[in-house]
Formats: sequence, C-alpha cells, structure tokens
Amino acid sequence: MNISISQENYLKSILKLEASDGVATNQALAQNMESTPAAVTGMLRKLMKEGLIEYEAYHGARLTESGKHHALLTIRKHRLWEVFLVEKLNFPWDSVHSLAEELEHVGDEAFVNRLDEFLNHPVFDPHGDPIPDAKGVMRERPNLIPSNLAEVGDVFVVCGVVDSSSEFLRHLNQLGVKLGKSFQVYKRYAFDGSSEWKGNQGRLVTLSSHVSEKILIQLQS
Amino acid sequence: MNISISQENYLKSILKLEASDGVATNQALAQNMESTPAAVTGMLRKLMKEGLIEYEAYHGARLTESGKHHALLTIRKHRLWEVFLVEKLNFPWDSVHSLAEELEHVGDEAFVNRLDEFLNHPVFDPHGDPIPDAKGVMRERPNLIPSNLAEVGDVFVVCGVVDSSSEFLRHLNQLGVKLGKSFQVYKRYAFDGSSEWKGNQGRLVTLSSHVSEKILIQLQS
DNA sequence: AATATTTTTTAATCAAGCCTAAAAATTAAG
DNA sequence: CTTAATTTTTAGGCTTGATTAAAAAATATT
Repeated sequence: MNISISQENYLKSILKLEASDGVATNQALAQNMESTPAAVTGMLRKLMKEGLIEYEAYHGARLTESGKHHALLTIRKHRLWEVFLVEKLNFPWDSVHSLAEELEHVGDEAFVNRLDEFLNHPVFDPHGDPIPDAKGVMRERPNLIPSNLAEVGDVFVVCGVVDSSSEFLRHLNQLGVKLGKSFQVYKRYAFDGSSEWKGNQGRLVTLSSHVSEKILIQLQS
Repeated sequence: MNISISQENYLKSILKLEASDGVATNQALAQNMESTPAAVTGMLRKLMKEGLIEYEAYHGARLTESGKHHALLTIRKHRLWEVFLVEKLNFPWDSVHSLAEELEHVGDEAFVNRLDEFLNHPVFDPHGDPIPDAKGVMRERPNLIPSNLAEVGDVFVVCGVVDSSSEFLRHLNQLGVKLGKSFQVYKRYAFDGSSEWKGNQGRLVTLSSHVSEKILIQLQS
C-alpha cells in the first residue's frame, strides 16, 4: 500500500480541513489543493479504496485511523525538515515551507526517526507548530491565545503564528517579533483594535489587529 | 527551463556512459535506466529540444555544456546527501544510495550550497567518490589504483570503491575494510589472484581477486 | 411540493512517462 | 552489393493526475 505524493498532499489537506470546518466539501478541498472538484472526486475514490478515508458524496470526507496516521506522519516529516532547515542550514523561518513541502515526501519512517534524533527530538517547528511524535500522535500545545486578547499591562511570550506565509512572517521580522521573545502590552487603540507592545529593550512595536490576531502567545502568570 | 526528475536521471546516466563507453547507444542507456529503447527515444528528443544533449540516431548522445552542468550538479547533490546521511544521521555506507537518489531531486542550488557549508565542504562522499564543487566542476582524485595491482609488501590506504552496491559494501564491512584504513599486502596466490592483507592490529584479511579489483587504493610511498 | 442553488459526477481531453510488439532504418558482414 | 544483424522508430496502450464543460443529484428556499 504505497501512497503517492499527491495522495499524501490530499490527506494533509483533509486533516487541515477537518480541524477547521469540521467536514470538507469537495469544493473546499479543491480550493485547498489548488485543483478542481472533478479532480477531487477521483482522488477521494482512490483514497477510499485504499482505506485512508471515509467518503460519502455531499457529506464530505473523513480520515480513517490509517489515513490520519499517514497525514500526521507527513506533517511530522514536514516540521522536522523545517527545524533542520532553520537550525542547521540557517534558513530564515519565512523561507522554509516550500522546501519542506518537497522533502516531506522523501524517505521512510526509519529515516525520519534518525532525523528526529539528530535534531534532538524537537517538539515545535520554527513557527511554533507542534511536531507529531514517532507514533503519529500530535503533541498538544498548552493554552495559547491570539495576542489581540491580551490586555494592557499583560506580559506574554510569543509562541506561535496562525499564518505561516512568507509575507506575514517577513512582516514579523520587520517588527522584530519572533518566537520566544516576550513583550508587554503598552497600549490598545479601541477605534481600530491596533496595539503597541513594549519589548525587552523598551522598544515599541505597533501592530494592526489583523496582525496581532495571528500571533499566538502564552501569558506570563 | 525546468528539468524533471526523470530527465535528471537520464542526464546522470548519459554522463556515466560517456565516461566509460565513450558514446552510448539508446539500448545501453535503456539498460542503464532500467527502461526500454522506445522510452529512451522520446526522452532523448525532449532533452535535445531543451539543449541538454546532442543526439543523432545510431550515433549516440552527448551532453552539451548545459546538460553536463546539470548532471554534475545532480551528482553533487547526491553525494552531499550521502555525506549527510552517513556523518550526521549515522546510516551505514551501504544503505544510503537509494535515499540519496530521492533527495538529489529536491531543492535548488542555494539549498545545496547551504547543505555543503553545513557539512564543511566535503570533497569525497562515503564511498570515496569526489563531490563536484558549487560550479559543477568534478574534483580530480589523485592516482588511485585498484588494490589488486599492489604487490606483496606494499602498504596502502583504502580510498574508494568501484562498486557501491549494498551487497559489495556489506561484504567489505564483514572483512573490516573501510575508507581511510591502511593495510599491507601479505601474500598473493598466483593461481586465482586472491590476496591476503595485514591490517593495523596484525589481523589478516583474505580477498578474492573479484573483490580486490573493485577497491581503489593509494600506495604509501 | 416545486423551483432554485449548490455540489458532485460524468465525459471527453491532455500531458508526462512508461510499456510491448512490429516496422523501418542503419550498419556490418559475406 | 546483397543479406544479416543491430538499432531505432512508430504505433497503440496503460497509468496517474490534471483539465473543462455539461449533466445529474442533492440540498435549500420559497
């Protein structure tokens, strides 16, 4: 039962949509895969025949245990490669996604586990997303909230992002916002929801609400 | 001008055949690619149209400068990945070829150059084969000879192999023969060409002529 | 319940790469 | 120079994954 690259990408997309919209329509999936509904139909049939999804027309697709396992292992590979690219090859965090997208389809489990060991079993990828363990179990990230929910005076650590697109990450680079850095909310402007943060050196950072909504933080006690 | 995985593999095969048989027939190429002459015809046309080879029926194919460059960069990737797999992920040298074969088709030049830097610009891969530099220039290996040409009493260092198949390498593992290790020729049996080597700790190793022919060595003055 | 809207499927095509088997072309040998 | 052997090409198909456009089915709305 060999899974093709295309099939792996479908499984990943289905997993993603299951997490957000509950159940996906073929159209939503087509959009996510940058493909067409007609193409999706054929692929879903194939995935069903291989026991990777359950599928009923007009009622969306759900991953089976096996399908979920494969999807999570693919995500594991992806995120481990991102760690490798950023930590070992010194790529900036905004430029590793597409490379990891290629690398995630290479090699078998033994290989990935050696990579994991080489990287010292990292738990989060460079965007703060949790890395599933060797058995394909997604680690839970503890109580992160979008930064726009923090109130004036709150101190917090940046732990993740909701949007991992290069554009967004590059914007954060410019602001000097990165994972692990801590800030205090300094001001909030009611009229547009934008906020100002004070960094460690007292430097002020201004963020629009669109940006702060996509930054995940952990409040300090 | 994007080159597909299949095309890259054809270029590699053509380069290899150019080095040995001079000019390759489609049939030789088909054999090398584990494919058929009919499949080769179509691909050679495509490669010619893209300026990667010169090709005339019944007279074989030659790489153009561009084609040679691409082939050498693919080999560079392959060998760098082999170094990574052996040195960083601790894979045995007899098991990295097929994985590297997959990895060699991933990523762009910037990526490979970062990998090269991370590995400290290695010059030889785990089988002793030279790694082309960033410009696609193959480094020359100095005066290596097959070990069966060494005479009784000669001291030498193992520097490479002609056959990188898992079976052969595993055989060398069993004999305790690896790159960098030095031996002295202890005996040679004229009737079948087999030889005995004495290792550093005085241990004796017996090699058939078929094996010693495939081991490349450098004589110690 | 009937109609309108959305969603999915079918049908016909395309493209890359590969296959087999038969035909054509070229080279080599007598 | 004619035949034999080799090599290459053509022809017809297969597979995977995609496409568009039209038809069919299900859901929603009135």
